[in-house]
Amino acid sequence: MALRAADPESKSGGRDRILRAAYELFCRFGTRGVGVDTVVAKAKVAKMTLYRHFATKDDLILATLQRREQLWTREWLQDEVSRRADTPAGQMLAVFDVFGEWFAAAELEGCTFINTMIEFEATDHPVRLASVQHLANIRNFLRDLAAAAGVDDPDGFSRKWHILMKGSIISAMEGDRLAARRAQEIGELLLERHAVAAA
Amino acid sequence: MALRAADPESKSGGRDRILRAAYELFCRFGTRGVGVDTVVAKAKVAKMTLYRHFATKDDLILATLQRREQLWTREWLQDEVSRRADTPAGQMLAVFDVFGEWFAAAELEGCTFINTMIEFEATDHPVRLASVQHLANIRNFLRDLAAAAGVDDPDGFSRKWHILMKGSIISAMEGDRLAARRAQEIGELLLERHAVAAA
DNA sequence: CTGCCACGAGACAGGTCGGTCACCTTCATC
DNA sequence: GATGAAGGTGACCGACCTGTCTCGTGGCAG
Repeated sequence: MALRAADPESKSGGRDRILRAAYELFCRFGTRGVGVDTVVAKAKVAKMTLYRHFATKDDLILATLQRREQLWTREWLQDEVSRRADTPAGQMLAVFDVFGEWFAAAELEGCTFINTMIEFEATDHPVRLASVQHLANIRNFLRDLAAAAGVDDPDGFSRKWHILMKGSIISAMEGDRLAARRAQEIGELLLERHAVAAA
Repeated sequence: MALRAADPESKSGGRDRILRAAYELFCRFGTRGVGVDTVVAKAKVAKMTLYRHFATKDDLILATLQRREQLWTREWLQDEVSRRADTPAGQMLAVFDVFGEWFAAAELEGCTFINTMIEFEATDHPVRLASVQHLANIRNFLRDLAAAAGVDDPDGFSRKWHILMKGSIISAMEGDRLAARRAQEIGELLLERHAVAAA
């Protein structure tokens, strides 16, 4: 059997190029706004190569959502937050420092998980279910931070924090460049009220 | 000239039936998810009748957004809020009582203005600009309430309140039935901190 | 050299999209 | 009854969609 096929982590493999192209396009223009032809054109790949690696477009979308969690949730948000603060409460507040720099970017693509959830209105659609799960994974990260910060109800607290994050993202998409700072001020109030020791 | 054409407010006129059908379909399934054929089928109207009243589908979308502001923002949200509380601060908090009943509904269509803004990624698209404006109109309502409640910075306060509203709507779409109550608790904190007298 | 297979290029199928057109019925007015 | 406009009917257009299929080619294994 061919060596390249036996190596699923092949860097310049067709699957990876397709996934990278789809990720950029879907995050920026939405999944409904981008056709598979556009994806294969950007990936410089034959259409059949795409369908050899992904059964349907929905499968490709699910893969891009996983890539988004890897690149955005973990390697960007969580890593940046960990780098910027030591205490759990300080890391929760740092979320909005990171958001502040994100919102300052010229074109804000928004939260891919929210965007995709809204694009698929059927509540039992696999893509929508996956988007909801990826959002829940972000919330779990917040819940662990809240627990470490010593709040009474980490789950409830993380859900409130997530409301601030999602609301500020929508506001930033509307054009409010200060949305992150506003959400952070609310977060400070929340911590002040519920945490033993704020940052 | 014909009488019916001279009466733009004709109740059972074709334009109104089309607009009602488009409103229900677009709010529930999004604008990209519904074709004009589906609209004319639901309105029981000929396709040419639609294009005699609306130049393009985008024009129809703009009209449905205005209808949404009339029915949702004004006749539902603002009227319900006014009915439930007397003080400005109490009315701001009542927003989340109304949301709580809304979120309990079986199928939550979400905020049409947010959904439509996300559907049109081009920041200068007329439909996106209209969605952003309709969101700003909601915020202006909040700003007036905040000013009446005697907060220092009504504009900034209303933007924070709007973050809570939008974040709670997204959370409710994910399935959190208690999202309204969570946002309300945060709102109580905000009022406690910034308003002279809470409800 | 020969066979194999991943891949590229591109046509193709079947459907839906937004939007247009020609033709016909209905109905109020003169 | 004649006239004229509004609206219904259904065909139609070009563009785009997802997904399939064929054919050609290049590189690697035996």
